[in-house]
Amino acid sequence: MARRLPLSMLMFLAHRAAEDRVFERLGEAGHEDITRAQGRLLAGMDEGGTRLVVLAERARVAKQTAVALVDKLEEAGYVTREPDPSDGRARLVVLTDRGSALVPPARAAEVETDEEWTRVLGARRAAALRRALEDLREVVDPEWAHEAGH
Amino acid sequence: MARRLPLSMLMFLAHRAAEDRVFERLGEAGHEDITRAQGRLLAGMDEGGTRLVVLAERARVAKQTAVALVDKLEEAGYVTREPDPSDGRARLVVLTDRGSALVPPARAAEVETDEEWTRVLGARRAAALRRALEDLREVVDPEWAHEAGH
DNA sequence: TCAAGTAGTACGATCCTAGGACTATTAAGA
DNA sequence: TCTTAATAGTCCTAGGATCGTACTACTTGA
Repeated sequence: MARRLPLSMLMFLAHRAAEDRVFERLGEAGHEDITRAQGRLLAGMDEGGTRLVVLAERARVAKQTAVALVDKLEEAGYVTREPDPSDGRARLVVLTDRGSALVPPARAAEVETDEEWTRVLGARRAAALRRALEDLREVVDPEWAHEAGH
Repeated sequence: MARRLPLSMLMFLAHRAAEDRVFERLGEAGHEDITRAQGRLLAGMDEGGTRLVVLAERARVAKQTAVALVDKLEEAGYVTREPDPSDGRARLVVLTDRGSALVPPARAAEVETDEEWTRVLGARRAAALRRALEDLREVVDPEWAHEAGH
């Protein structure tokens, strides 16, 4: 008989599986070179470009880590760094065409996972799951209020 | 207005927060030296010792990674490797006394998180959340059936 | 007995991560 | 205005994490 795993461990398993699917679809689309850490950083990008510090915050890594990851992504041709017209200190990390090509397979994987989970739980419980997780966000990600939700 | 984050991202945030608390409590208990990766490996340990391959599976890392992590943990005095009486090839990774001292603070953090989340959701929705996550485990962690639930 | 599979290890390459220190720019206050 | 504090980004450095490939020792099953 299985021991009760903590909720957070169950969430880890689910998150990991969802992420696996994203990278599987990216691989099938010919983007084998993207790593997990790079992907997590990219997941925080807005249309029109995002500052490095913001990417770092969203991915929960230090600035220096974000620098290293953006360096790799830039080398690989997925993003470029452009000046931020509104602030001379800042630069915007922007998706290139090659980078934009990542979005459809990633989104497709997300949709797949969403559908799979809804199939398992049914629409009603899936909706309740989302509400619960969004409510938990209040205690789990207290800074989110400022964000326009990336 | 915030964009709808994928369920898996919400789970990532919650899991990350729960893990943060575990390492915070471990730090307060004088175990600043344990890293995330080491902690995740330890989380997969059974009473009485666990084989390396099993730890690797549970933490979702390659065998070689698990070797490296156990090496560090052994150096730091948290675990030892002992021969497995039932199989001459295998060795059991076992918690030392120092290693066993990690369990109470880690469990305490888990309980804290559980209580916090139950406070936010209420008992009924928290129970529903658990049931949903356990049901998802079927598709998200298909191998779990064999396991006696670590 | 012997072939196939399994547990663990070693080597090596690459990536990830962050502390500390620095420059350039902006913002806020006297 | 001038000055000070805060912020965005970068570099250097060092340690940890991750896994491909290849290997030995042991077990299992035909």
